[in-house]
Amino acid sequence: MPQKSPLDGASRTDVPGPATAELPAAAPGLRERRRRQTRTEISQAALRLFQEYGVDATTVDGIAHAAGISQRTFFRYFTSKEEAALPAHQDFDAALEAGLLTIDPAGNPREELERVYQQVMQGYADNDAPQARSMLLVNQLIRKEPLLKAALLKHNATRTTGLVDALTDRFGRDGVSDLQIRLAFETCAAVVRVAFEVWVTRREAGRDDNLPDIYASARQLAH
Amino acid sequence: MPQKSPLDGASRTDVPGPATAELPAAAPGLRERRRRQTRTEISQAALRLFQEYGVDATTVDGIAHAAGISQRTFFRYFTSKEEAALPAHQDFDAALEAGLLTIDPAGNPREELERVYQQVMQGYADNDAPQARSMLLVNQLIRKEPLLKAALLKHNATRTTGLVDALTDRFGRDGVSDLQIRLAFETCAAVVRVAFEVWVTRREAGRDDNLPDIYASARQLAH
DNA sequence: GCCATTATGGCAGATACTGCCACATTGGCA
DNA sequence: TGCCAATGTGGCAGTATCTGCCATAATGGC
Repeated sequence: MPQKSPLDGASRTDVPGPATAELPAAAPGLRERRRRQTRTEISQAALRLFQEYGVDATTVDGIAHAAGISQRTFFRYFTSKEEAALPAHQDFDAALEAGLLTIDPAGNPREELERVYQQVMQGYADNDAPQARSMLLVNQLIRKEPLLKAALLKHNATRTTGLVDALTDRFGRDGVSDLQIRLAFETCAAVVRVAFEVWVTRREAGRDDNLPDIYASARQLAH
Repeated sequence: MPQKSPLDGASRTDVPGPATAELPAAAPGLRERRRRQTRTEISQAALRLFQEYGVDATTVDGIAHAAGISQRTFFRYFTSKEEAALPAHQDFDAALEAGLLTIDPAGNPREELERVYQQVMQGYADNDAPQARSMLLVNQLIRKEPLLKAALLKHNATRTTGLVDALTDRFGRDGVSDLQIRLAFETCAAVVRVAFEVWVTRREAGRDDNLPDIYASARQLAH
């Protein structure tokens, strides 16, 4: 409940100069850079171990040791071992939130959301780019590991609540109900989820389909 | 992987007489009745404690004690404390599976699925019937408890895999792709999820809207 | 170079969950 | 009716997750 809305944009518009530098987005800073580096090191260790031994057989102690930190420190970076495997999705979410800021409140919610998603998907068009490779790798893992899938769903559910509230404010006008917003969001998210699954399946089958195209056709099929 | 498909119906068509009686669905039997009773007693205890103290503050030991069993026995009935709160959804799932058996393989997947869901929803039309009351109560709890929401999503995700496979077999013909099935299922499920949420919200606000109507309008909005 | 802030690690403790074994209960069958 | 195999139950030990607390070390501003 006490979380701030993820779409108010304050974290990006505030603090033009260094100022108090409470938020890392504006001024990276040395400390923050180290922190991010540690975070990615943990994630890489986690992904490697998950791939090699499976999620069940991998312990937090093992991940922490592989990343060169203590267990206690691990839990200061991630709330669970599953979370450590989802940095690609956090990047995706960040891009999504940035895109949602460009939404036209006078437009049709469903169409606007689909436009934003399509735009974010473009960032994964090149299957050989690091962004796409990371995302593909994690999703392959998720496909085989119910625990990771559950963690992702939980992650999404948590975020969805805030996003729906923010969107409701943004679209706050007559003729657009809460039901409509929620519905648009959930159905869009469902199509995206399926697009990701199909992308992974086809890539594993050796095809070089790209994500934006799959999403586009899925979106069309859904109508 | 080694789970049997939930839609092959063998558990219902097999064993006309008592025979070996491996499955409880056909012949309830005394032992099975006791088992079910214990199961519902555990669930009721769990729901009561969750309501009163919250999910976090409720321990498995507490639930087990309230239900008059040991912790060890609890874990023979449910895999986690959150699972114990979802008997209403398991009933819903059972009704859904029964409905899916009536699907016309020659029909349109999306339309067939929506028909089945609509039919299952009818079982919750009377807000005062015990079925609807239980479902409403649990969903109120889920609304406030992220842990329960996560557990439900996990539960659904687990089931979805099997159902999609079964439906793919059933619709196995040219012109119906795996993508189409998966998409139909996910989008239908999304609409259902929203319908439940809206139902709970409106009932809590004092309105006496009923579930099938909400679902029908949500379905219409989604198109 | 000093000091407030912050990151880290170690430890204890609560809880979740599982495997194993002993015992009790049950239901079928001679 | 009484025996036997199958099944349910409880206790116990052990592992893993996750958190609070405190001492210590590193950092960055002044």
